[in-house]
Amino acid sequence: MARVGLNAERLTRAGAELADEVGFDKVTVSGLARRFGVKDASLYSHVKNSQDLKTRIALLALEELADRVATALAGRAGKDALAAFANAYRDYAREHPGRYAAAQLELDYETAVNSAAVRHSRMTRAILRGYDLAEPDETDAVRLLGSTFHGYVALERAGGFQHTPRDTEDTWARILDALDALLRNWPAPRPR
Amino acid sequence: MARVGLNAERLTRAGAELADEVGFDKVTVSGLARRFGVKDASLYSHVKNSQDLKTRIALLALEELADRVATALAGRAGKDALAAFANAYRDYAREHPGRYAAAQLELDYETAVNSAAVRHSRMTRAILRGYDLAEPDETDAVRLLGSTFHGYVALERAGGFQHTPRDTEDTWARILDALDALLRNWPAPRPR
DNA sequence: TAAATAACCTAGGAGGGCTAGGCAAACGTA
DNA sequence: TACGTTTGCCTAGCCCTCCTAGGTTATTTA
Repeated sequence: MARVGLNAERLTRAGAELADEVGFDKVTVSGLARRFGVKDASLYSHVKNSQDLKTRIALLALEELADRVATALAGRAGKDALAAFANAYRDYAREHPGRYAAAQLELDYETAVNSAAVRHSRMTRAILRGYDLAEPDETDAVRLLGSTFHGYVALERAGGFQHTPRDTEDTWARILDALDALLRNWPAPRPR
Repeated sequence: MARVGLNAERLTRAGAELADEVGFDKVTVSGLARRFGVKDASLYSHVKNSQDLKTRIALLALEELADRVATALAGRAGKDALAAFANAYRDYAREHPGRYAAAQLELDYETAVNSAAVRHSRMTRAILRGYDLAEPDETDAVRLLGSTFHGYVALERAGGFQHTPRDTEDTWARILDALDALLRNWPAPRPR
């Protein structure tokens, strides 16, 4: 029987493509096997199970996204860095919706710590170099940025902004302006 | 045969409970049938299919959440309203993780327009009464708040903040301060 | 070139989604 | 109160996905 030459990496890549086409939650072992013209049982020599496959796709997505962000961020600071980061993030989510969904998969601690997720938080923190914030404000700001970017992308993709005519591109630009302004004037604790 | 007295509403409620216990994505028609001591085929007289069941749970969650927010918002304005809204939202997500996940289900346009989702956007807009923002800034601010709240809850639940010791409760409070400050000093377009 | 390894296979069980058609409980009505 | 109608839940059965056990054959290596 002609051997296709499967291995965990090829399966992961193909799984990621499949995710972008049909949605991450609809990625299935049998679907992937079908794509390679192979019986589904054959995949189990390369991936432990369905969960394992999905985790691998998630890790791939995290790596890719981190690479993009790193490139976008290189040599930038302040608002430039903020916008570069945010746009890299959002563009990736739009180009690769399935992979982006995969990147949101809950990983167990061990896996997460050894993933590109740590690069992500380091890079988010790097943005803030330009706006001198002392701890714990920096951590709070990191969390705010992460939340807002992720939330925006999620809501935009889910069509949550569709009932208002305002162009989401314009909103995005203004939100970046607003976040920049906020980081430059981060309020002191307990303002009132 | 003893009749259990199933109907779409009871199924939806039980489905919501099930979602909170095992996760929204693990809600299954057969699991729900098991919970009622009934064969799974029996449920199909009350709900069209698995997708329909999930949509009903989503709509229920949206209603409940909207009710909570409405109550929390009553009689408040400015930062009080902002905090009340945000906390109602976050508390619901923590108490009912499955329902909250359900509320994020992508609904088709028709369904969404007739759901409590419209109350949600109206209420978000209501918060902003206290901070006079003219359009399109108001829409942008609505989107920012929605994104940030949703993103924060999602990341917190996914454990995305765990690798930093900072208490997420404190961060949350400071983010509300920050958003309040931002809304009171919304930057003019194209600041630089 | 024979042995070892690895790639892919068949067979089959468990469980979820869903349809068709049956029977009996509950209800409406005479 | 008996009689037909409705409808709630059933059995049977099909398809799909996940996954395991164990077999066969291509490829590598000694």
